[in-house]
Formats: sequence, structure tokens, C-alpha cells
Amino acid sequence: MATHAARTPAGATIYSVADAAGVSIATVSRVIQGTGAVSERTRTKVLDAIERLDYMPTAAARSLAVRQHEALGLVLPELSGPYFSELLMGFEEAAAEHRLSVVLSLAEHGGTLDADRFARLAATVDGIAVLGGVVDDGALRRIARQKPLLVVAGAETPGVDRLAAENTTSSAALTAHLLDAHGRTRPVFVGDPDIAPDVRQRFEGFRGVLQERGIAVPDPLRGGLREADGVRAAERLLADGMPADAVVCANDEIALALTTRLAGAGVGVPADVAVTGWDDVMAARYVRPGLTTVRQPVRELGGLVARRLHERVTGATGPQDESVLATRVVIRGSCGCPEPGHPDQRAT
Amino acid sequence: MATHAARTPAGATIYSVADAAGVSIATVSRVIQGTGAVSERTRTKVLDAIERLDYMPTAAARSLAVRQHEALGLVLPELSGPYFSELLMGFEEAAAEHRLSVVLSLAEHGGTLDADRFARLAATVDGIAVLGGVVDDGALRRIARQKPLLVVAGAETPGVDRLAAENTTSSAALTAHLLDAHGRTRPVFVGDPDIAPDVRQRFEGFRGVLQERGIAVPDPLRGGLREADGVRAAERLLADGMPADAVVCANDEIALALTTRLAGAGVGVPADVAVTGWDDVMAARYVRPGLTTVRQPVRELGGLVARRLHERVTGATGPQDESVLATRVVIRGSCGCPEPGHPDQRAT
DNA sequence: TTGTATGCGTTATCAC
DNA sequence: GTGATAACGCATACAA
Repeated sequence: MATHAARTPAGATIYSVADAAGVSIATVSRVIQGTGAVSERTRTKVLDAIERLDYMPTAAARSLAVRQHEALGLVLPELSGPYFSELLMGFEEAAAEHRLSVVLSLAEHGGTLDADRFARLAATVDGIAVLGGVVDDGALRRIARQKPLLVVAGAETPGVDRLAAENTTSSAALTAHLLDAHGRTRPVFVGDPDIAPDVRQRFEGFRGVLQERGIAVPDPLRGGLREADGVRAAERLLADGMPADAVVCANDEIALALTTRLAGAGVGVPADVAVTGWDDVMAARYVRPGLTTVRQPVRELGGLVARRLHERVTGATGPQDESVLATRVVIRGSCGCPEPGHPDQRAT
Repeated sequence: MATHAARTPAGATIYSVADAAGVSIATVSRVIQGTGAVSERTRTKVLDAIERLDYMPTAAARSLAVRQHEALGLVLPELSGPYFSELLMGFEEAAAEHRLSVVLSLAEHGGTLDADRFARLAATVDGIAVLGGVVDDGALRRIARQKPLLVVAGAETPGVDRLAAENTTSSAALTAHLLDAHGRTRPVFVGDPDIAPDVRQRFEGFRGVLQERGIAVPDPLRGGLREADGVRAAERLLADGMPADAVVCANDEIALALTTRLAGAGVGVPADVAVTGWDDVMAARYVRPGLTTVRQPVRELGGLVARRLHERVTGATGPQDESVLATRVVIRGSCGCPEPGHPDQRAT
């Protein structure tokens, strides 16, 4: 049965509580916040009234009075894979530690959050974190003038602070591993550098190693970051007569799907072609061969973002930004290394 | 550089805009909301002033005035696996369609959200959805008296509306499939029925089929829902001399880890023992044999929850709740069925 | 079409 | 220790 709003038509306010307790609203406010001195006697009277009336303060009124929303905003793209979930968890946890609530906005599939929704979000929070590429630069800068704003794993935008996990170096390490440890000579990168800043950085790491060694850098196989894109990349490779003996993929979904599609065509991994991914999703541990990939401290990143934002909001710090968190290459069998005890049972 | 708060020390308000445009705040409010009639001339004047001053309305003030937060709350446990992410996405999308923002609270690992955080969340939204078991009944009922509250996939609580995906029937179907199609005679359930209402329902479906056929119902192998719990379950089975030829797991993580641990001990799936999971995670499609599991319309569920909540908030509907969404058994190789073209490339 | 005035439910600054 | 009372920034009924 619909029960609410039956007992208290308009909801109890601080006034009704004050009335019921026979005190002023100032006193009620004092006992609620534990601020100022209140006699034990009146204190219990007030608490009693609150209990009886099921009083629940209206956050909006408080926000208006203290001129703070006590909330942080977070804008993410689709929540696919463990990356965004982890980021969100870290963010939420850190926010909660500061008694801040988190307001979440998700961009529609693959696109960017429309300016109107973004503005409305901004109006309800004290600071905002945005995943790179999910909001266009104009809207970004417009909001940045008004409230603390952080871009996560995004491109560098003048006047906007940035936080990210390291990409270029680990991509270079991965690529070098393929060439040096496994003697691969025709590596190719799968992923569109223009789709996101971190994909670009991963490609840059790849490109750098090839150039160092005087290997011609093949055009990346451009496409999205989902399984279907991995299948497509595999088919393009197949159609071109497999012009590669190593494939550095922008993420695990692509790598997994590509590997399977290749296997379906009789191309073996890692025998015929080595494959690597990015993110270390659960499936990377369970497939055979295990997928060599890169693990990012995503949760920590999320926490760091929330804390930084809070610092900005409270004005507790200067502009010491542009932090980059270290990542870790996880070696399994898909690059050609001997498979370590499979699967790696340490759940992420 | 920290740029905000430099240009507009206290932030522009509707008053400063009215001043700058040479009109009253009522007019400003009108052009902002598109309510009432405003001459084109003053309209542009106002829009101009807004632009110049970088005016951004304060949501709290509006909320106070309209007596609505225009926001929905969502309480979830840890965001592991695709289940909660999907739910969240469906919820957010539907909320956005009604121009409602979503504020999210995550319970600390495995525990319940503390009453204080829950109350504070409730104070900032118009309605709340809570995942079953994440908030204790007392707090639940207390809030339910004040605001629309929905429990997702939870136990039935008097006075609290509930929404869920179907569990019992599909669990029964899965179990019957194992017994009838594959001639298994010693099935066992892995998961703790007391850990969550849907696990209980899955066990009930399992139990029902066994009882129907006069098979003694073995105690469930109790444990959590993570990979480590699957490993533990496998080891208990191994230690007991494999008293089962079919294992119905409460979710895919458990099933995957258990299968791998069993394989490590020389027990083959599905040859020696059939295994099934729940949720259809990505890894379920990529392992060999593919994992037979159950797919739930989680995203739709999330959307339904948000819409229902919005109906309650706007008072647009009566108490026609207790909806249950249908699920679908996904047959792959781990139950003993011939593997269909692997993997099933239709990304979820 | 536009302006005035009041209310929304808190917090906080004063007096007492 | 307690109580008036003025913000806080917006929406809106009512006048003009």
C-alpha cells in the first residue's frame, strides 16, 4: 500500500518539531547539528519530537543556507567493463568519507553528454569530475569558470585540471616485450587513437618503440572498443593475409574477440600471432591462453579524483595537478610467454 | 590554474542577472523556464545578461521553492560484475528521461549502508530505490513512511514495494535440464540462500525440482558470490570425493572459478560434472566449454525501477507493484549440451 | 507583458 | 541556554 504522505501531508519541518518540543527552531537546529550548548532536558525533548514526527531535514534548505551542496558530480560514458565501475566505486567511497553524496550522469551510448544535462548536473553539486571526451570542450570550460572541475583520463584542456593513469610507458613496455622477448617483427595496433586520449597514448607508446627500432609504423586498425570491433579488426587482418605477427589491442574486449575470431580462422595465438589487451577484465584470466594485458589502479584513481575535487571545493590546495598513476603489465600466455599457473586466482 | 570564483566572487544570482538586464527577477525566471509570456526584446536582454555573467541557477534554491529535489536515489552494494552496472545504467537512463538526476550510494564491501548515510541520501531525493539486503529493514520502513521507496530484488517487506527479476522458475528449468536432458542424478547447489533473496529463490527452484523427483536435497554449499568462494566450493567437493555430477552455482563468478579449480584437479566439465552459473558475464562466452547460465533483463529492470519511482513521486499511480521480470536460460557447453558456435558473438 | 511580494526550510547572528 | 530574525536564491500568485 502507498503509505507515505498519509501521516504527514506536508512533511514535518523544523517548525513543527520546534512546536511539538515547545522550543524555538534555533534550538532544534542546535541539537540536530550538535552545535552550540543545549541543556540535556530540552535536548531530549527535541529528540523526542523529532522521533514522534518522523522529522527528516530537507537537504535543499540546508544547502541554500550553507551555500554548499555537499555533493560531487561525476560524468561517465556507458558503464561497460570493470573500468568505469571501479572508478565509480573509488570515487563514491572517497566522497562518502567526506560526507559528500555523488550525483551521477551517464552519456548516451558512445556520445557526449548534452550541454543541458551537464549544466543541470553542475547546478546541483560543488564540484564535478568528467571522464575525458564525454563532455565537449566548450561546456567544460564554461563550467570550469564556475566550479572546480577535473577531467579524468582526458586530453589536456587549458584551464582544466587533469588526472589519469599512465598509458604511454606501459604501452611501450608491452610493445618492446613483444619485439624483444618474442622476436615479433610485424606488430600492429588495434584501436582508434582519435576515439579517446588514453587510446591515443597507448598508440603513441606503441609507435615510439617501433620508430626507435626503425620499424615502419603501420596505420592503426581503427574502430570502437567493443567486442564487435575486435571481430571486425580480425576480419580485416584475415582479409589482408595476416600482415602481422603481434597485435596490441586498445582494450581486453577487442583482444578477446579478435583472438577468438582468429582462432576460428585457424590462426593460433600466440603461435601465429601474439595478442595483448588492456584493463585486465575477468575473462582475461579465464581464457586460454590467458590474455597479457595492463592493469590500471582505477579504483585508486577514482578515489584520488574525489579527494582532489574536495580539496578544490574547500580551497585547501593550489594547482598541483596533472597527476598520473602508474600501471602494471600483467604477463600471461597470449604474448607467447609460458602460461603461469592458470588462472591467476587472485580476484582483482 | 585555479580559475573559478575569480570572476564572480559569490556567483551570479537571479538578482544580478535581473539587474544587469534591467528587469525584475520574475522576468528572468520566466525566460529561464520558458513559462509565461515574455517579449522577444526583453528575452534577449535577459539571455544576454545570463551569458555575460555566466549565470548558473542554484539547484538548492529551486528545490526549496518547488518543494521537489528532482532527483532519485539509488543504493547499491559493491559494483562487481555486470549486474549492478547494468541496473545503474537502466536506472540512470530512465531518470534522465524525466529530467531527474540520480544520486548514488554504495554500501561498503559486503555490508549494509549505515543508517546515517541512508538518511542523508533520503533527504536529498524525491524517491529511493534500494537493492535487497543493502539496507536493514528498520531504516527501510522508517524512510518508506516519508518518501516513495522501492526494493529491488529483495525480500518482501510489509509496506515496501518490490521489483525483481524472476529466479525460481528459471532455476527450476536449469535444474530440470541437468537431470532430464543430461541424466544427472546427484546435483548440488553452490551459494548461500541466506545471503540474498535472489540466491534463496534460485535455491528454491533447485530444491523444488529435486523434491518433485524424489531426490534427496543436499545442503547447499554455502559461501559468498566471488571467485574465491567458487574455489573453496570446488575444494570442498574434491575433499568429499566429488559427491555430485552437476553443480548449480548462484552466479557466474563462482561457476567459473569452480570449474577451473575442478579442472586443475582432473575433474572435467561437463564430462564428469555439469556446471551452470547465473548472470551471463562476458567470460561465460569466452571460456571453454562456454558456461550455461541465466541472463536477466537487468537494464530493463533498472529502467522500470526508475519509472515506477517517478510514478510514485508524482502520485501518478496506485499500488500495482510486485513486478517480476522474465529471465532467459542461456545454454552453452558446461551443462553437457553440444557447444553452439563459440563464442556467442552477440555482445550483451 | 512585466513587477511586487511572499514563501520554501534551513543556518547563523544577534540579543536576551 | 534560549529565542527572534535575517539571510540563502529561486518560483509564483497577484497586481498593474
